[in-house]
Amino acid sequence: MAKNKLVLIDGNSIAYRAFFALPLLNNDKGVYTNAVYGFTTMLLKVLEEEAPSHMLVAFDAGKTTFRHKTYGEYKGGRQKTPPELSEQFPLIRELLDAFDIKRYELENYEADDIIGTLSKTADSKEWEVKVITGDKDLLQLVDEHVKVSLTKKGITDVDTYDLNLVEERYGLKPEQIIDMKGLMGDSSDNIPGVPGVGEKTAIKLLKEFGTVENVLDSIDQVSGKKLKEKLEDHKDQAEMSKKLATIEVEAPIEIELESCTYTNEISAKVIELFKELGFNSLLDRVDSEAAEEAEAPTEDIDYEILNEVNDADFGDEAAVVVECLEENYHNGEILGIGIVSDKGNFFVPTEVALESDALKKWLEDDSIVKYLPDAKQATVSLAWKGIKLNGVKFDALIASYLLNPSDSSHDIASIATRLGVKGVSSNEAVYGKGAKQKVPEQEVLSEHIVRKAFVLREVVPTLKESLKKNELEMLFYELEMPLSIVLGEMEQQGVQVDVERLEQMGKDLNEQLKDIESKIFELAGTEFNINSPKQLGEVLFEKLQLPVIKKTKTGYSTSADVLEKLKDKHEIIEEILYYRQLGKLNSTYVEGLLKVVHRDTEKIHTRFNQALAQTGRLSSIDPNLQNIPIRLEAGRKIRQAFIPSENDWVIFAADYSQIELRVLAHIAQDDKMMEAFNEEQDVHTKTAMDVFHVEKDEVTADMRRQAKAVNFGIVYGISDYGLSQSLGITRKEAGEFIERYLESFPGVKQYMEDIVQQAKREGYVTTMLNRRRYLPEITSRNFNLRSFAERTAMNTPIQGSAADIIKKAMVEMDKRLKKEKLQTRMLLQVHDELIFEAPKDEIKKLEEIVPEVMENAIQLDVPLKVDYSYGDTWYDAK
DNA sequence: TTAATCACGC
DNA sequence: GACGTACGTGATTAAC
Repeated sequence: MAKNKLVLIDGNSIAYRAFFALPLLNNDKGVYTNAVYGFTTMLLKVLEEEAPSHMLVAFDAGKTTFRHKTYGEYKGGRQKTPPELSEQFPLIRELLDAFDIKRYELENYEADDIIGTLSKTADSKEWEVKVITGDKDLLQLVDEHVKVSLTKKGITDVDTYDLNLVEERYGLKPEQIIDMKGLMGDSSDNIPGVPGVGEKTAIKLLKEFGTVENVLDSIDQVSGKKLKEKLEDHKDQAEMSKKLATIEVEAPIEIELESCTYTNEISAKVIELFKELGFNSLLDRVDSEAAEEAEAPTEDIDYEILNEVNDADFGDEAAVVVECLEENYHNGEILGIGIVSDKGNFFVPTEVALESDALKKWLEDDSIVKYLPDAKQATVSLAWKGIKLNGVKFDALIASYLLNPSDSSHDIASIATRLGVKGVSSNEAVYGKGAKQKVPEQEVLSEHIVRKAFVLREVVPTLKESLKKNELEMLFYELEMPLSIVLGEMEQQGVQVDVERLEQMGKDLNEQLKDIESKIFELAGTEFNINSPKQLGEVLFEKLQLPVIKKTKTGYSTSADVLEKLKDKHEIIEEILYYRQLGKLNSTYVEGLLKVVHRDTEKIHTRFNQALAQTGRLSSIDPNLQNIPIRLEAGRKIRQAFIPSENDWVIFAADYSQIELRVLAHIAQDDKMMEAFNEEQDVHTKTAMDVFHVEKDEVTADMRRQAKAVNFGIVYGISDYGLSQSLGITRKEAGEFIERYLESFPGVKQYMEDIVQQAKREGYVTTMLNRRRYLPEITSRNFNLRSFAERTAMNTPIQGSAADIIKKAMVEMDKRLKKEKLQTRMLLQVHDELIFEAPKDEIKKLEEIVPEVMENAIQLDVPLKVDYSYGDTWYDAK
């Protein structure tokens, strides 16, 4: 018979380790599971590597043990177990029961003692024993048959100590570990030891004398006067400390080793529990069948490939997938359409779909309810083919995003995985990624598309229910869904670009760049690649010996703020800054934009990502039209290339003035700030007056600049460090500045405190329209993570509500333009501004309705103010 | 391919 | 007192 192998796990120690090593995650039911998760990964690893025949997990029982009788202060001063961890212990017990692993705790004894007793018993029977713990004390148990695995960092990274390793690391025998503890103590258990004796001294003494008792008997032989005194003074304490550190190996355990058998069979209970806890990634590790299912759906799906569609009888409620070849649906070809309804599962090849009047009619029929995995993508893809998709009642992408914006992906496969629904592979698995990306053979492709629709139809009810539970229905149905249609129209409309003008700018820039380049080479006395921070750093800080202001991970920092500080040290700096400025304009804006201009129409069609930014803002890609230069004149000129798409039209731009600060005034109900806006004062000047305690005419330009920076900081949730950087002051000064600010606006201060408390209590914050952002890290013990979450808690309701407002305005504006039968088209949104193109004879009307709609999108207790302007190009609309 | 650095907007 | 400090997109370089 094979030799018995016993694995003993220090349950409390590993649970603690796991809890602190992993971020405080919770599953979809809001239950914290990080410790359980970490514990489980450790357990799975141990089971796999050790394949034990016997197993037991020991826990500490209750608060006091026999050690407290010896020493009342034992484990004193220890932080209370965080409730987020305590609540996970029952789950860990449940987990062990599911695995059918014996667990044990004993009144008056610690887990250490249970493990010690059992390991000695097993040792005497010549079983092989492995102890898993994070507690070094247990090293005292090591001997010929007993090995101890100590967690290093994380939970699954361990060092396994045998006799040799203990000797190597400490130069001691395992049984001397307790002597070491006796001398040096253990602050985590509040064991005193001998003051002034640390690990080094303790080991030195033990190498010479062997045990605590021998050391104390031979104090006169110890070298060092101070050390002698200390040993003499703390004799009793040293002996007691040793006693405390000694693990009891004869605890009155009522459990037979033989009953701790482990069969290494994963039961259905385990799989059930994993599902319940949301451990989807662990599921396929324990369940090979599940793994296969997850990788490649094994359950067959029946579907019909339609080679013609004469009467589109797909029912009046269907999941529809319009698969697109390219990620950029503006120029991507449609790969096929999947339709799943109570009439069955269908795949319509593109060429059939585009030929079929019946299908077109069905897709355009507003009375047929359609669920989409990404409505904007499908709508725009079809629109390019002359089909106007109607009847979209549910967009899974947006639903998933609203339910938890921080989920990394909201495509249908990811949503399905999160909800534990099987039957669809990821796009990456089907299409590959990067250079290897390709369209698979027809059969694989059609099945994948149909599966997407099938799974979509399955998850819609769950998503709907979750939206309802989280009070997101209004936001979803009334705002985001209608907005997606508006955004799609804006994208497809596109913005006209004056290509010639852009090309001319490019030529000019290239010439200038050449000039500056040669100037820089001359000043540097060498030729190099100015665009390479590495080479530039070498030239500036080695060749030219300029002082190093800041370093990065890889070398010298050459960022603008560093160069700014070196400006008067060398002529070359100014040239480099100018080179950077022009280089950026040329590569990102001139060349970058020219690359994405639609060849036939000379228009640019961006895509707005509606399901990405954590605050609820939109983002814009391919190209990003939300970061076209404006601050510096040279860059601002890029806007001259953005023109109306019709003759005698203008670009009309309208932006909210100080929308975030107005939102803050409203949310915080801060009297002073509301007053500033109600009286239409300049808010930065007003801030300066309050913070510096001066009258209006005493506010200097610099005071206003500083006040503006603080307001900016409040709006973007930056730290005192961030503010110190932007104002060029110390962190301390910045901190005091913020403090003064908050004292000037007590309502704001109160809000900041309240919202952090609320976030801690609820686990999330919300915007005015109930958009949610979860902040699990707000209870982190890591200062950075926690601080960041706190600033996010303060900032997200402000920025997110501002995003709500402009989104609402966009939906209203679209309705209004249609209602008034105007030709004016909304083209872009840049966070707090809307850009239109309009016939000249509609300008008057727009001057009236644009501010009206935008200012009344949502009612606040302060007025919203909109400024507008128009001109022949975007540049001129200033 | 991927990571690091830099820079643009709000 | 540490820690590494608004977000998002995109270009370029350099190491893999």
